[in-house]
Amino acid sequence: MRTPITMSDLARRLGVSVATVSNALSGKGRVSPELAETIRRTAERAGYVPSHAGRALRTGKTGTIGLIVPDLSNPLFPTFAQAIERAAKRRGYAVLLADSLDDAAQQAKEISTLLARGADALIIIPRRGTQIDHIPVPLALLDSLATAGNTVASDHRGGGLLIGRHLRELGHRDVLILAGTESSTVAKERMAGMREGLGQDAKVTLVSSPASLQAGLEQGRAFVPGSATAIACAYDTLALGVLSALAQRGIRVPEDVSVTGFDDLIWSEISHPPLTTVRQNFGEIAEIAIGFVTGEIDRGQLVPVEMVTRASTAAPVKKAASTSHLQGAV
Amino acid sequence: MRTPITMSDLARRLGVSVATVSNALSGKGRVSPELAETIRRTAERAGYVPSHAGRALRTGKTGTIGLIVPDLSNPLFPTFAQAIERAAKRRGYAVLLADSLDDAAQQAKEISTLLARGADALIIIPRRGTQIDHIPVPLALLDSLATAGNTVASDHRGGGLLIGRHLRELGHRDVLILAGTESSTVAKERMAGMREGLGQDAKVTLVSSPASLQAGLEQGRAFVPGSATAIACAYDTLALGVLSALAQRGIRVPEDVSVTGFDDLIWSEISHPPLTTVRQNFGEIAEIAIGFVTGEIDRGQLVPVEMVTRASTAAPVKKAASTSHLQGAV
DNA sequence: CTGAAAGCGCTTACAG
DNA sequence: CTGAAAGCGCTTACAG
Repeated sequence: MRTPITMSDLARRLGVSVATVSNALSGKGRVSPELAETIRRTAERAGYVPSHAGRALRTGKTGTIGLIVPDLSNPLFPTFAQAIERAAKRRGYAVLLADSLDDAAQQAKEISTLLARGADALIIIPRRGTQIDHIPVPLALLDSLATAGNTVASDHRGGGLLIGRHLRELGHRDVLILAGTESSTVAKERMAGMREGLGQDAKVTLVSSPASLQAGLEQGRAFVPGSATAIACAYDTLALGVLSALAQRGIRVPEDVSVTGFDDLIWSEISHPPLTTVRQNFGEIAEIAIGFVTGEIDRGQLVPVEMVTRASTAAPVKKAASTSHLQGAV
Repeated sequence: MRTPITMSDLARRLGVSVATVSNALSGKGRVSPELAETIRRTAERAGYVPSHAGRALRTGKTGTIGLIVPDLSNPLFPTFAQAIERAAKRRGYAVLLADSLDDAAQQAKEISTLLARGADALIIIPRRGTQIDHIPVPLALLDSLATAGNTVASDHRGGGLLIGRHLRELGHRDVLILAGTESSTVAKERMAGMREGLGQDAKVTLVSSPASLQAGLEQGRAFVPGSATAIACAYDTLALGVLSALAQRGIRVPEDVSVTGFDDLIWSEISHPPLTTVRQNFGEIAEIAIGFVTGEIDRGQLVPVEMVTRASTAAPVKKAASTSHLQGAV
């Protein structure tokens, strides 16, 4: 097992040419069924494994797809990575993983590394609307709402719409939207959907921040009770931070204020209270992305999302009069 | 940019041989400094990128490390993957990612796929103490306490010891240990450390279960108040589930019962209350693993862990007499 | 110091 | 139906 067995080993052993071995194994060339069968059996018994390097050098294809994620420590991206890996594997592709560490320069570097390594296609979850072009292989952009037909993303706007309508139907007319990063098109779409769903007559306050747990905690600490009947967050991470901070302050959810998230992380099911949020269909996104870069599908598309209603939202409690605006201020 | 530029393109353009180009670019052969410089400049200007396939075929090395994780959707493993990817990148290696989906057969399949793709080394986070052998490349086993010198893991026993002592010092003598999966050596080590730290005189009840959030919820629902003064969990996922269930039942932590975890997930900092747990040094583990498979280090080792004390643990409240054993039973 | 040649393992026209 | 030959892009002894 030290030195892997090669095609010419097989050919020598069988007294045939390597061309015939190759043809038999690939099933392409015209080889007599009996000989082909013999060759296949011998190859199998010998534990023959084709050399990807040899094949790659000859065909120019490596059977490898490069995946660049912005930050593997963000709980959202491993889910993407897993779905991509699965969809790629199903088609015989392996996945070269790269983490851009949320940095544009690093992302550029990863792209050329992956290309140099012969990735047949690239799938990138870009960060901060980076410009990506001059890529000589098929490319799919995930979860970014760029212009071209190479984008595969959840319908973030549609998800925002569901949340907005849900809050509206519950009777919320005064909503604080924690909109996430200003530079993120995903966050913008979610927010725009929420506004639309809430309707023209709703009073909406927008606050931008990073999409982190920490930012959620800070927003939750800064929230002025009574200043809004609902807090709609562009990310579950934000919402979970908010819930945590509100609980510490003794502000009840949903009695004092409703809270919604976006992403449906596993933790959102066990938060206090469990979080009303929006679930993305990662499997579908991955299938489309891989299908697109492998040429099965001719363009990307928007993938529908689904609202998950849990206990963090309820109708606002009617108050006789607005209680002090100063109460609980930080 | 359609067809990548090759060494012979460069050689032709410069009127030298490909051997000289190769030597100049690698810095190995004896090429006159001036010519070498000219060649390097030309290569750079032309945007020359060496073909990994060609190099791999010739040298038998791909510069690729295969990483097999048990389940990317388990919040622990992306952290590993990120650390490995970073450590690999620093040494010029790329990472081929494979997810074994927690399945032994799938794990075996991933191993041969990765090998067929020419991975120079394998790093595996094995699941359920799988037997792994006959691997013809350097191999490091992560976070598993196997026999050989190729294992890199946190000192899970030492971490358990820290937790056990901590609880003991607080005065806990009656502890429920949620020990995780029975087949997991990691869980066993953690549990053994806890027992040792708690001391001979402590009354310890052991319960096995999957290491999931869901299992934690179930255990939290089944907990009989007063049956123990502390619940020591072998995983944060378990502990977070327990905290959630206890909160739903109105059982206060740490007043009614202390709870500890293990892993220090980001969520453990914002749980209610924040969780006392043990933090692994993923960066160090990754460095050692990569260093080992690349031959810089001659054997794996145990990596120290660190206890993080938060609000989920406190001294048990002395009671006049044991309150009803039936109270709160499920 | 520089170059010609061989060869890594494969696939693909092309002959026979 | 089968085989000889070329060539993918590189590196490495070996000559000169």
